[in-house]
Amino acid sequence: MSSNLGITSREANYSEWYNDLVLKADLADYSAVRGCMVIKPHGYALWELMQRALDDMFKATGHVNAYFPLFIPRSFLEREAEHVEGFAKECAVVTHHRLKANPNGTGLIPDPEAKLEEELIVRPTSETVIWNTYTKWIQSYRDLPLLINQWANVVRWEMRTRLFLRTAEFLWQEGHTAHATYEEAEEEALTILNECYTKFAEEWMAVPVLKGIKSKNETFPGADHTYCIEALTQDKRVIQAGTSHHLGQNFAKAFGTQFVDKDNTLKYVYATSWGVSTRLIGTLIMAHSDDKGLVCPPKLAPVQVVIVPMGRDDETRLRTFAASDDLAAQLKLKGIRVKVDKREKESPGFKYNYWELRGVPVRIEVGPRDLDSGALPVSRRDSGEKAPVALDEVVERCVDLMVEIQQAIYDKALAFREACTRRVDTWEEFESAFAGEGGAGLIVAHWDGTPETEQIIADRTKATIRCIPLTPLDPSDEVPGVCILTGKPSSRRVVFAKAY
RNA sequence: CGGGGCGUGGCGCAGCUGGUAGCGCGCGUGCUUUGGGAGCAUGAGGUCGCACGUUCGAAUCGUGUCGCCCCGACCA
Repeated sequence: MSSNLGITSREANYSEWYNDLVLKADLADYSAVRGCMVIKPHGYALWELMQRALDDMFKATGHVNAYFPLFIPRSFLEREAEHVEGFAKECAVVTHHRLKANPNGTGLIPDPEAKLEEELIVRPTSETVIWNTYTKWIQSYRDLPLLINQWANVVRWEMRTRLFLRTAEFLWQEGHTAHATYEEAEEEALTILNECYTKFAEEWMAVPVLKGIKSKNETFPGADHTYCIEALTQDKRVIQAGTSHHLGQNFAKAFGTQFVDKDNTLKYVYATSWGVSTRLIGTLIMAHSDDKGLVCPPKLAPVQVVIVPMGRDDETRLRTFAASDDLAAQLKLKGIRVKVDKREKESPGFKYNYWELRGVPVRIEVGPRDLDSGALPVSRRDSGEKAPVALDEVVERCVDLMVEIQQAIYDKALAFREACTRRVDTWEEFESAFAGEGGAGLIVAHWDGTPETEQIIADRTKATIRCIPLTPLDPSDEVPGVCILTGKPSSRRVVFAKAY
């Protein structure tokens, strides 16, 4: 067969493997606009399943959805100093509201008469429009807490983009909450981190994540502090998979959001914001997939079981198709997303590869021989294992496999992360760990706590502090020591890695 | 923005010592096939990113320009 089948192996070129996979598994495609992608139906189905699970978690923790506008007046972004600093250099700006025919006869130009008084910024994140609105909504402690989420697209004009991991436009959810006290806001930020993001990553995506707090250098512009979940990729780098920010009173003060408390005094509210994006899809790919294509956790697989009926003549096909449809109907009753691939032109071998590339967790073959023998070959995408299962046990087996595979890929990812985690105590060892091109896994080391030291380390090794874990990876990590670079006192170890 | 690469049927590529395009995959049709990316036959489909220039003649040479991808700096 010709060589354009299949995808580049991870070993040959990890980056190419990733791009090949995204394109050939039909998850996304490049678009006419630099840095923007088209999310194809299979990729979007995955996103919809992610959205549904996350949305349920947000609702279960007391949040409601709303929608705020795409455009932000320039002056809004100017309100919060750090926020401007953080986002100004990557904003798309709308300057006109009308086009007209170019006087020279070629195409269209912005109509000079239709220039906006104040430019509109395509939201890179919505804190500012939302806080402008919240100021109107919040008068009394009785209006608090305000717990709102929105599903939206945002635009950040990144210099360099990658499918799903960093696109100029991306889809996400952003929660924005307002509280009467610091403690309540803190509890909210942690609830999202623990009850929503960590649970989603680990229980749905089957990706073990590090929960932690960001160093000052990595804190969200405008936040008091930032919590995060960080995931390891197969090339031993780390991806920030989600963030939950305690914004303190920064935005309330910038937008004048005050309320009258029970004691009849005027106070500024405390705020949080939190988000996860389509980057989660990239995270999921990098965590589990292999050289045959996508490996999707059953809970998020758009198709969980694919049935491939065989048959070289109409009579046989009638039989295998009927058996397949019957089996599919039974699986659907169990809530399993199932697809019967009845395409007649494609060979069974082609179909196996096709669905493996797209990450379907379980495949069942239905051929005349199997029907005669009363057992169907059932294959697992994650391990490649294939074993015959008695006809009347297939449905039950599939139900079990959904759970088994979900757990197996989580366990595998966790074992990999543990194998890639080590503690380093000397600068020489630290520097050599990060030497070279690739990732180096998680290096757990002491740091003197200053942004200056973190910056020097980053400049020398390209490694940054991914987080200060909320719970130590090992109890010994909380034993004081000395900074890997400066030798100054350190209260605890933090996690260094090269990041995506 | 710096470095590298690439723009030729839908996709991947060849042609580039100038003579107005060719291969594989895919696609249509027919027959034979279907248990790890089926075979044969037949057919459709491009004027070679764009502009200017050199020339009798440009995919091919020259100048310019636009775009995309990869690697860095920056970022979720």
